Amino acid sequence: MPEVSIKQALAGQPAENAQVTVKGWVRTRRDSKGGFSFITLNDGSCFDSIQVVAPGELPNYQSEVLRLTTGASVIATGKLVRSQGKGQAYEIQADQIQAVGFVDDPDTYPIQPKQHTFEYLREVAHLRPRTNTFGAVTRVRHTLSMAIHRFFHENGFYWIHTPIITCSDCEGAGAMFRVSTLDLANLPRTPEGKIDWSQDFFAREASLTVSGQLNVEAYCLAMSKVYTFGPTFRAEWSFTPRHLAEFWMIEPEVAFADLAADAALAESFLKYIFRAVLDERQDDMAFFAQRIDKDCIQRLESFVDSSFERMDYTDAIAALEKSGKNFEFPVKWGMDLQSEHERWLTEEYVKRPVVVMNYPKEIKAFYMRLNDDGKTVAAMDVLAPGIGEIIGGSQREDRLDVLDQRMAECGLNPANYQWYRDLRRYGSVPHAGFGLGFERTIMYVTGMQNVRDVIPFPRTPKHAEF
RNA sequence: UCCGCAGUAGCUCAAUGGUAGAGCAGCCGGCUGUUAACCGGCGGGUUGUAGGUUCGAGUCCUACCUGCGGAGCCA
Repeated sequence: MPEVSIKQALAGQPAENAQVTVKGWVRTRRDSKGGFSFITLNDGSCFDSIQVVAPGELPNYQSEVLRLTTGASVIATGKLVRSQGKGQAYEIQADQIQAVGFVDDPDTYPIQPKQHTFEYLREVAHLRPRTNTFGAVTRVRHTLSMAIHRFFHENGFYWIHTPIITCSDCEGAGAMFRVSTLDLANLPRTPEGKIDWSQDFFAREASLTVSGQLNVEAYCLAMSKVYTFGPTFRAEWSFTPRHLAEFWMIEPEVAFADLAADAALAESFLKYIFRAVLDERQDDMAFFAQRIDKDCIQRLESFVDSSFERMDYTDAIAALEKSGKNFEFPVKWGMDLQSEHERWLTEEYVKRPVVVMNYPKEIKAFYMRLNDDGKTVAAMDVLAPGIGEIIGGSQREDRLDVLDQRMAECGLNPANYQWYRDLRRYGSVPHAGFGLGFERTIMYVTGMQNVRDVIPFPRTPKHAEF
């Protein structure tokens, strides 16, 4: 007898009137005094649950079926039939219900068939995937992941597994988590009284990565088109709906590419993965549109149908100055664009995604290629309506002398970047790439308002309970 | 780290300084196919913690804890 997912059963597979077995968790049980019960089962395979009709003649009807509560696990076998009721096309007329796991103390089972606050559900992060919202987020997250890998694979990119543990403070970006096996209660000291890292596991200070970019550049300058997609760690002391201490980042890098090619890649990439969600997760997106953010589907559709505007930073500043808007942060050439400025540019000025390019070098990282004007670097931000910055990228500085000069300006010691400098000594080429925060992308797609609700087990300051 | 808002039943929320309540969930009963069903009943509380003001504090004051939002920082 075929064992099917609830997704298959709801689609009438393998066939109407076929004998099938489904396995899942009870969402609700409704009893009819016609002497039978309706059990709604969900197994995560799709948004919808299937209705199992349990007749009172089942041998374990009184002893087990009537004791099933929300959250119990069940294996149900029976005939897949067209439903007499209105809520679903197919249901299962059960001739066998196996109660696999009951809920211990149903009175306090944390997930009830009702609306819970997201704040509460974070406290039961191990059970929240049993809710509609987190099931839908989980499937969308998976679909985006697969689409990302598929896009790069189909376009000749190699997935590079850059290291999680690093010894280089790559961009000087953000506070880092130390990786050490030293005995904290008895730290080895140098004669000067400083901690003697030479006795640590890696014989030097080591940390969790804040970006795979520098490592992936090395593979770019051999494999031509590469990307990383993995976890990243920032020990920043920040409490906001957009920050995590552990998050996932996508960073492609392309050899023989300039900033314009980088922007073109970002555009086709974003459109591809959003198209995939629209095509493959219609059930979940309909839920998000209904319950979370009514505009989320339309936002994606208009995104994939728009051509991105390209705009120089200098022109963006000029437009902002002429906007007549009274911004909280006054606009001036040389400043970094604040969130309010980004939103105005993309939502009101051009009304579609916009790539802002060539920022002042003072507000950007040392590895970005210095433009001929000597004042700006070949950096870009992709701004999208409804969110602001979604991608940041740049053409990298491929000239060793200019790189050294920029590192000096940024107060970095070239001795710490020997292998990175080597890439400019041995067959250097123009290359470019960008970074995309995966969780923020999921927020944009689903309309979810808090980054802690789009990753299974969020890590934030003082929080790593699960 | 700074600023603001909040904390009452398992969950979502009420309660003018004057007897702590409702809905949902749970349990019991009713209802001939229900759709987060419906109807009736029952149990459920150290009002975040510690002090203070007051005849009297869930309510006012102080400190702390926790959560959320904003700023900074960023993805």
